[in-house]
Amino acid sequence: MDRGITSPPPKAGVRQKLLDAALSLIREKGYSATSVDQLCTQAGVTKGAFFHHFKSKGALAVAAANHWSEITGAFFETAPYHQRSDPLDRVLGYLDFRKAILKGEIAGFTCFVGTMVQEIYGTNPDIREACEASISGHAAKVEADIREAMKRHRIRAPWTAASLALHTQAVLQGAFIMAKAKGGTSIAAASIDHLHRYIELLFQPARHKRKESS
Amino acid sequence: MDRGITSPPPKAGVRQKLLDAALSLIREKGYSATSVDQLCTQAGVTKGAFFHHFKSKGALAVAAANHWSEITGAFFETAPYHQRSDPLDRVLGYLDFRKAILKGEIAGFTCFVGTMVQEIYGTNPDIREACEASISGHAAKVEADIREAMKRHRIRAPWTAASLALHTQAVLQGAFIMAKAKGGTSIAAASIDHLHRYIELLFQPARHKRKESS
DNA sequence: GACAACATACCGACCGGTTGGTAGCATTGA
DNA sequence: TCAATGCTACCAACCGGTCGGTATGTTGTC
Repeated sequence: MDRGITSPPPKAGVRQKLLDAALSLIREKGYSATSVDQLCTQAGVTKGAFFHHFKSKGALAVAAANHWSEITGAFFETAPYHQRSDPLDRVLGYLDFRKAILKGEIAGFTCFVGTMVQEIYGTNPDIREACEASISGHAAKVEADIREAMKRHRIRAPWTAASLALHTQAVLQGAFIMAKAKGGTSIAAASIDHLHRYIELLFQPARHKRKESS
Repeated sequence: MDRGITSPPPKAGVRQKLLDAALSLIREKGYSATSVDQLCTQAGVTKGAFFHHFKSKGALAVAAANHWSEITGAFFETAPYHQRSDPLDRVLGYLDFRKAILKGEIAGFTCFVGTMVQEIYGTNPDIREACEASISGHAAKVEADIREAMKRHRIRAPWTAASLALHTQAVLQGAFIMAKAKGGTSIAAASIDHLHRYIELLFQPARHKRKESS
């Protein structure tokens, strides 16, 4: 029994494969339109295995939302903008990074939990909560840099670091919808540019105090 | 035959009732999760009548997207902000109005086409196109005021009126997602505030030239 | 031989869509 | 004038197929 902890990955991970299948399929077609059979086929797993690991389709969705938090957390942690010393540069670098990511298939850069929460917010509280936690968790990391930037640049403002961080997420989610509607990324990129410009404007007076370059 | 044209609406409109049912149900539960039977029940119509008026569920969705354009067009046209003489005031008034609308049930203020396009962008090109047309059509009205405001206030900028108009729609769509995820409207309202502040900042230098009041 | 980790076969409910049919009205020709 | 005809609008019953989920069997490991 104790050894189970030290030797848990006996195979390539059926659970993991279902989680990955959920991410890709639900990002492509949405939650309701994705069937359990499709998830099993994509994962190369039988239905019996599915319900052995997850007690329902909704339980997989909750697990997938948490899985998404871990994946994106690790992904953004390795991004280059984290190494900048000025926290404002990190925030702006974060936006540049998010803009640079808008490449290839739409389902390749859109937000899994943002897509899912639209469909299930009124019918599946557990999934909604997991999506909310994922978005808020990611926003909290942006918020930390914003808060530090406000302190560093001595910004006193009618807005809070928390609300600005959540605003960045709202803009990104909205940009994804525009990309889906337009069938292209150019409008989404332009929207991120606007957000970038907004944050520059918010911090502009303080910036001019510190550096004389425009 | 000619009389047929002058007397086509003989009843209370089965088609209209199905359109309305589509708007409310799909905004609540999404496109895939809404069944044809549910649409018929809500509209008080039989399934045979459904497929008499619409050749498929998708065809209803396309018609509903166009219906949505008409409804929202008429709704915003009667809004008070249109009477302001300064086009910039109209743009900012538009945002105030959109913020003021965030009341009651979530499905009561969210965007029908924005919700739907997320689910079907990859699987149903016709619906996607109708959604895109609806969003772009609405954005075009905002764009007209922005363009006029740029001219009036002699703004020369690296951004275009079109991109800013689409950005407003992106922020609104994102705000709706945040409302759905959080289960409340406060973050959505804060996001609209940020957008409001952004546009004020963009037009600030010109404003100060024209009026001395802050 | 106990137990986890699957696989297979299957369930009733529900899916989007089709069917044959009819009620009611407009058009037509004798 | 009015039966014959044709057409739209609509209905209830039903279609094959798919849905999420379950019951039971098999297999490998301790």
